Amino acid sequence: MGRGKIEIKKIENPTNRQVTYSKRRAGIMKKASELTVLCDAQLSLVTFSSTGKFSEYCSPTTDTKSIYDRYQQVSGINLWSSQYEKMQNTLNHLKEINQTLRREIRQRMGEDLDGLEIKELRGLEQNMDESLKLVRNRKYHVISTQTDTYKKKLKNSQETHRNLLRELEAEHAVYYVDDDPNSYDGALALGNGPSYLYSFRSQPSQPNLQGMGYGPHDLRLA
Amino acid sequence: MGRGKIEIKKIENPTNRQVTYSKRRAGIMKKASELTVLCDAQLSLVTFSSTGKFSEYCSPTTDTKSIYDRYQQVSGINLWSSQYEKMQNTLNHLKEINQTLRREIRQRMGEDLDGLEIKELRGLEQNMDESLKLVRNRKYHVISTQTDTYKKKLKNSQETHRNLLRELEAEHAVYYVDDDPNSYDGALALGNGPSYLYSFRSQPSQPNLQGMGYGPHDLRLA
DNA sequence: ACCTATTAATAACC
DNA sequence: TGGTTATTAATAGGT
Repeated sequence: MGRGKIEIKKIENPTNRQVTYSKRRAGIMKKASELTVLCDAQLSLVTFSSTGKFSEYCSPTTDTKSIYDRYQQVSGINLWSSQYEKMQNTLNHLKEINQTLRREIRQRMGEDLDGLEIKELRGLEQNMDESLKLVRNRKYHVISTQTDTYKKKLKNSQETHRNLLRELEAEHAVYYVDDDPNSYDGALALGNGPSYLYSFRSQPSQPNLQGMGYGPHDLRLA
Repeated sequence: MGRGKIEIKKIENPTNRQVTYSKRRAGIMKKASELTVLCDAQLSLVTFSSTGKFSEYCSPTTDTKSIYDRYQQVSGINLWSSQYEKMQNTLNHLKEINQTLRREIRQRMGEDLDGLEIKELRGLEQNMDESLKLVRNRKYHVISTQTDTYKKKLKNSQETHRNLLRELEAEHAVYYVDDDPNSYDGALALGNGPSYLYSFRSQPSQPNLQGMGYGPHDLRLA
């Protein structure tokens, strides 16, 4: 259709090719639009010219993304399979690691030991034994550090108090004394003696481990 | 173009609509194909009829996926953003969980304890203490079970041996005796006494924990 | 699915 | 690009 018949093969003249591309592209878009209206169809048309210029048509009732979601479902072709599969693999890998980590924790809590050989059990036991020592040491360290801090605070407070009293006494010559440590903040009561270390061991032997973060987790995904 | 002009609006007669859809769809596909050839363009055309029938055209040099990859780059529209983001979130969630699990394991190995309060440390210590007992008990149980099995095996072997000797003696009246237990399989040597339980405790105090599976893991992703 | 009168698209040109 | 027009291509309606 035109001033002459043309052969359907690549137009070598670039200008001509560009002109034809524009006109025919418009033609297709129009046809596409007519098809959606006449026949209530949905379609998506994406074009790239030889120079890389991009244009698209999409039926009014949807968008390109929806068409392609549908395309995937119907055709079975996964348009982003490579990305998707990569992610899926990563996900599965992570899940596996998760399982492994969770199992190790359970075993470190004395559960799920049925599958272990003696060698493994012995390794676990010794590791836990040594680890427990580390945790104990850390606990003692924290306690003594904290106690030292409290002692210093107490000393400071007493010092401050004494100074205040002295000032008061000097300024007003009033005979008022309060040197009872119990009148200070409750936290300072810890500084009463060296036996504080053992006071922690007299706790109930089954503390609320859940709340403390050392019980079974529910971190797995739905 | 046809026996009469038609208005561009939905064809209400379903049969007619279907016929027109088929014909015009073929027309568009042809036009699309011509465009790709004449102008060296790349295009993807996906159509769904009102009845849901799906068809596609794609320029020969590529495939629909490539067109859409390009479409995304050029248009900036992420066609699968919703799915992708959902997966990305799941992935990040899993990574976080793994971090948490890994941290718990490290703490159960006596590392990474600096961030813990006394309360938490005490909880961890007590939990580990109890867990260690569970692991020990399990170990003893496995050892004694295994030893019982060995003992039974030994007993059985000796019985079998005796029977064989007796038969041999009876049949050939030969005076040949071998009752030294050391001539049996080395594994049976475990059945020699009740002190076997402690033989395991005299192992080197730093076993190859890595190889046993209770050392620091490198399970994190790249 | 085929036919064909008629309309629509468009090649060549400006 | 946008417009004009001779010519070809698409197709509506009928079979």
